[in-house]
Amino acid sequence: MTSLKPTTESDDASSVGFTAHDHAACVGSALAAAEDRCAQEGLRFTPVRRKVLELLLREHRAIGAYALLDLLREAGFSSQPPVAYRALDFLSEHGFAHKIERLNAFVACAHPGASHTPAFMICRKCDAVAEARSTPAKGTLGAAARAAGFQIERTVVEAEGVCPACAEVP
Amino acid sequence: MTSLKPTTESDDASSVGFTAHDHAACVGSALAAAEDRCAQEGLRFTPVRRKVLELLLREHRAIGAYALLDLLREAGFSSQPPVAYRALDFLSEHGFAHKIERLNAFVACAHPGASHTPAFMICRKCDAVAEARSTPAKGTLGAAARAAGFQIERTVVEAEGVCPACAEVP
DNA sequence: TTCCCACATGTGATTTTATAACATTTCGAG
DNA sequence: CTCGAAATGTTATAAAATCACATGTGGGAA
Repeated sequence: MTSLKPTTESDDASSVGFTAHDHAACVGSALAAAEDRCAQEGLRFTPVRRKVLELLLREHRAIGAYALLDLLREAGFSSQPPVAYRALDFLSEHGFAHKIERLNAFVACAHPGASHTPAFMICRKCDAVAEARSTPAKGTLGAAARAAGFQIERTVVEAEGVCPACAEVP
Repeated sequence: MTSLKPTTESDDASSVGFTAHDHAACVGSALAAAEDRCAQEGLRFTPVRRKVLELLLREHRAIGAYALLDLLREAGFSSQPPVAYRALDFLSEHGFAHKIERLNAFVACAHPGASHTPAFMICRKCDAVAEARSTPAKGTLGAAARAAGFQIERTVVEAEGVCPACAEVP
């Protein structure tokens, strides 16, 4: 069974990254932005891809591929695993979504369009995920890589812990 | 420690794992160190746990739980998944091994005993894995976490790229 | 010593995550 | 319109991880 914790959309406790916001507008503008960028770059923003991104944006948390499939089914789409994985591949490849390796789950990108190296903060209590930018090449890791002659192509940076909202309610 | 393999690189670059070294000695001393620490801390370094750590050390790269099971079987141990996962849980929990989230695989810890926050460099060509120390709380991520009121408990830092040996042979 | 109990292991089944393989459809360039 | 590449539909299976419960084991308390 996939865990879809209820999304109470009234959590106004705010802090950077975990801030409450006008979620409907956020979803709409992100979709519009994605559509624009796909048009500009000649990418095909097909119905499945759009729906998957929309679902990720709506959830606003890490969601597993199979939970996503359930949502796709509800929305009338085909719901075989490859459908979700292909859409997620497309979205990840073009920076509209990211995989959270620690959770084997996916989130919509919080900085669409920006070329960035994402870092994530994952709340182990509510599964909320905040995306920050990271600069791995500038820190200890970058120094180690240069020392070792290792060429970094991609980084996974994920912090697991407790978000401010959950810290208040033990 | 005398080096069996001639190398132009220093063997003691402990933050760098792509260097050649005396592997038999490395395995032996790591096992001895683990045994010592378990004795000191009242941990039970059972045959399965010891064997799993030995196999990880021998492999000296990321290895999946099921590949490990095959090796366990060859060594005469029971080879049902929980056997491997329980041993890996124990080893991870006490810092003798780490999980590479990006690969769903495991490596022996390169800095046994040291309390540390590991960062990994993963060669996408040869699967070699080097472990470096990281200081995520001090970089961009730490700053973002503090700004957000997020309490970091654990971090995953993994860089994927090309190791020096593979870079030379395209 | 014996009993107990927490911890560790053995084992079969199942769940969760991801991909392979191949047929069919769709879209847009020419 | 036609062709070919890209996308999707579908079945099956691989790969990773956990559950559930029985059994063994080892060290401390009575």
